[in-house]
Amino acid sequence: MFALADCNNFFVSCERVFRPDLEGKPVVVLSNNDGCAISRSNEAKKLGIRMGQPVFEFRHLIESGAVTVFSSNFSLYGDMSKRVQRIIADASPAIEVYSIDESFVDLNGMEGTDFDLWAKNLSKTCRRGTGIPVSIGVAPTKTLAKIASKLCKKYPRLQGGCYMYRPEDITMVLDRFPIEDVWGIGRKYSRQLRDYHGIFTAGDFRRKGRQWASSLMGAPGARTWCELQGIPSIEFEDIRPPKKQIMFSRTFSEGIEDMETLSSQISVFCSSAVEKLRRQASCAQSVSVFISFGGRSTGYRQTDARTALLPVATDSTIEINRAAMSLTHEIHWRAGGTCKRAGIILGNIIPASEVQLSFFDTTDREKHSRLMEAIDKINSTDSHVVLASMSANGIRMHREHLSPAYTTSWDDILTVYCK
DNA sequence: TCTGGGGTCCTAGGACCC
DNA sequence: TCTGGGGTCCTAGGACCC
Repeated sequence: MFALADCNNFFVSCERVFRPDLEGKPVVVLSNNDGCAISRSNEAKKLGIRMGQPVFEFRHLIESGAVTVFSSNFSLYGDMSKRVQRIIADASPAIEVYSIDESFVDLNGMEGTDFDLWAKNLSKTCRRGTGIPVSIGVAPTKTLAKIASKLCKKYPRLQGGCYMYRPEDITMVLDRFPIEDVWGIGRKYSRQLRDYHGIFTAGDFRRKGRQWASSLMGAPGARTWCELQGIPSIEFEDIRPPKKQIMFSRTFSEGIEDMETLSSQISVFCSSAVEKLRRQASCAQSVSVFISFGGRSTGYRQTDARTALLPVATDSTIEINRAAMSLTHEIHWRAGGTCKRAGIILGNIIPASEVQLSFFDTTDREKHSRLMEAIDKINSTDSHVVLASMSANGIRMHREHLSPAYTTSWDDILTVYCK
């Protein structure tokens, strides 16, 4: 058996923990730059606010006071997420943290447990320990566990826990479960399944053969089909494999017009991306920089990108930044263009222990790595050591509705502005 | 000169997830 | 005026090899 613990309306729930007066009211958390809705309370959903809906379309609701909005506060959400994870881990043989608001549990070794009670109790413990409502589904496969957890959200009488295992129960649930809500079936395929094959529910899909699913949707489709049959086909990964690609990008609320500001921004992105790289003890062999000009408002958007292969895989901010700076300058600034978004991607990532040194390498890698280690150490406390190319005047994000740093220090918030 | 049949690796693009 | 920011896997097709 597998469990999926899913935090309800996670970002909104985090904000509400510290604003209990907002319980039962329409609340929305906005994306960076306060651009669009990325988390909605049930009451906000009822008002018709959609996921990803641009703010200007429901500004009237904000101004009239019908909806309370928050700018996203990821240091708060990250911290709350860890607290929930710790509680789940304490009650479980093995946990896979799947995303900021979801964790899978492998229940192997807990045979004989009353899983329905286990799930309901764990949900209660999470709520009591963190204030976050959590829905916990238990079923024979990860995909079915996801469905079970969605049932908890729909039916409050399940008290946050749902154990779904009897074949006849599963059949009954799947026959009413919309195909587009199944994990692994996205917008494209669900439309195709509905319009061309008359498949509306998970049950309809399951009644087709495995071969059929495979020919329409390839290997992932076959996997989903098996999972719905109760045959586990998606790996449980309790240790997260290192990332194969690390990206850092931002949309600028006010476009950037000059190369100097842009390159210092990219330098900042670079340093954050490489910090992530070092944290997972990896080195990158390629660096890409991309720049988007124009925007929806100007009616066009064009993205230019350049990639450089590094002679030797590295985790040095200095080396990667140097490559990124020269890529940035290679990109032709579009005449009259305004840069709306930019980013950096580190690719061809390998473990730091597997770096092949080049005979012709002239960089003093030992020195670089000691320097990086020192910088990481200093930056883990409160002061910040940066490269000169990350000039002081950073670009501020629009975060008009930011909540206070309830659980984290102000430095985390300042970091977002300055780095 | 002409031709067969198999295999691997890489990349871009599309689908999905949160 | 105003629309986020990450990721993964799979497949098809091309380049190249013998």
